[in-house]
Amino acid sequence: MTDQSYHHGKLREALLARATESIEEAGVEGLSLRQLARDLGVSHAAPGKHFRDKQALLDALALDGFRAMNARIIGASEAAGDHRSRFVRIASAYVDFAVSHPVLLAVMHSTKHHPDASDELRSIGEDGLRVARALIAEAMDAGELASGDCEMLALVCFVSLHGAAVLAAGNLLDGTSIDSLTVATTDLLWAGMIAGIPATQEAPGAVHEPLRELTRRHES
Amino acid sequence: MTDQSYHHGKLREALLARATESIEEAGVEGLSLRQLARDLGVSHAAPGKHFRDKQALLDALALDGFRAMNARIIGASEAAGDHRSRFVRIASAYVDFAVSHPVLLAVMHSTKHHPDASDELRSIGEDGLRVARALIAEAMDAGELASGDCEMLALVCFVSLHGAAVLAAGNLLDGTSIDSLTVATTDLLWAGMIAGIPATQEAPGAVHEPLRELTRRHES
DNA sequence: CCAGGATGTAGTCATTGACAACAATGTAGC
DNA sequence: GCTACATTGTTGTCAATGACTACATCCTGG
Repeated sequence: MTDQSYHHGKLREALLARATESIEEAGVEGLSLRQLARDLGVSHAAPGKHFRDKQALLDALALDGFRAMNARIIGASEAAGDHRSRFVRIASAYVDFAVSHPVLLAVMHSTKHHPDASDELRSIGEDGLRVARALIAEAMDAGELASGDCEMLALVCFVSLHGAAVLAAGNLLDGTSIDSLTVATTDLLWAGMIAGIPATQEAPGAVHEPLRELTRRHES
Repeated sequence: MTDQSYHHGKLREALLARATESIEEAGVEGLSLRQLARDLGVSHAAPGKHFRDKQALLDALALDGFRAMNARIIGASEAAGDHRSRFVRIASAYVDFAVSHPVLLAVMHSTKHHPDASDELRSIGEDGLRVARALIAEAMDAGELASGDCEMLALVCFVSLHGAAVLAAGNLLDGTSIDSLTVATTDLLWAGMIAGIPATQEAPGAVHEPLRELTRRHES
């Protein structure tokens, strides 16, 4: 190999790979461009040639993360089986990814929420939602689910599974196995969609207080 | 006022209050102990007397955040109304808090997930779950909901609402109002709990592949 | 063969978190 | 009153970091 030549050759890929390892080991806070460079045996400024700044690297990590996650979700959605089992399988794929790469998942979300995230990032972050919508629409057409606002139902499912994934990633479920939580969640959601939503009475409306107690609390 | 005396007097409270503002303005990354000190007109090392390091300050922020959030959730759970509307109100309280303090919420969770989080932090982070469980058990006893694993159902509801809160905080719901999502989520969950879960068939089991494509992807 | 872009290097700067030594303040016990 | 002492804040310092600039090396195409 000519790996010791002046040019690393695949520095960008190596940086991403090493960064992926690093964040899961030491968290995002522990990620240092200079340390990354040292790990790979290049100068401290070399990463700058591939990523304008640290955020740019995180953006790239997030993008890769979404690609990998979406691939699994889409793969799960295309597996054989009835609607319900495919639904569960999609959920498992999502949760599984979250558990395997908790820190990456956090980076993915915080990056997507960043005000100046790329359009690609914003879009790819919602593929999961699209998959859920397609499956629900299909099951609804087949008469398996009560008719309803397909778009909104998909969003609710996505949101719920997202919550399960995040909490699973955080290892926040003492005593409850992640798999059984996933099953319980999909079961409850599916049961709700079979039954349909009785009355769409308007919400009492969140109070939307200015909520100053958070800062005022420190005065007494 | 003797505010210009040698001792600030309430530096700890002032630091927390200013930090609370700062993170919502500039994110956690933008939080600097030295900048905080400058904002408050104290020396750069003064914060160190109250918080051993930056993480200690974040821990305190998270603790305060949970306290404020739990107070609202508990308040909502104690409001008058039938079980269902109280359920919706609890959800609204949670989501409302998330929308008002998105960055703080992220800090709260990442801090709680930190391996050496205090016991108090871990415990207080699950008060929301306790409230949900109490309400569901009550409604179930009243015969309003189908009987089932009360503990697990509460967890599922908590997880789902958490997901809604997180995504709402991230402003991730283009086109969908947060309030309507909250209503739709609580509706679906409630409908599912009324109907009950038909068959508790075992999950197909997540595949749990070693998932190396995330790093291998960079080789082709 | 050489012109120029891509990639990596060396050097530098301000900022940051953390620490240590010291000073001012308040307080408890005598 | 007065002195020991813990608390709280200050100044000084250090290594590490992200970001920038100028420069070196390599590769490719004309």
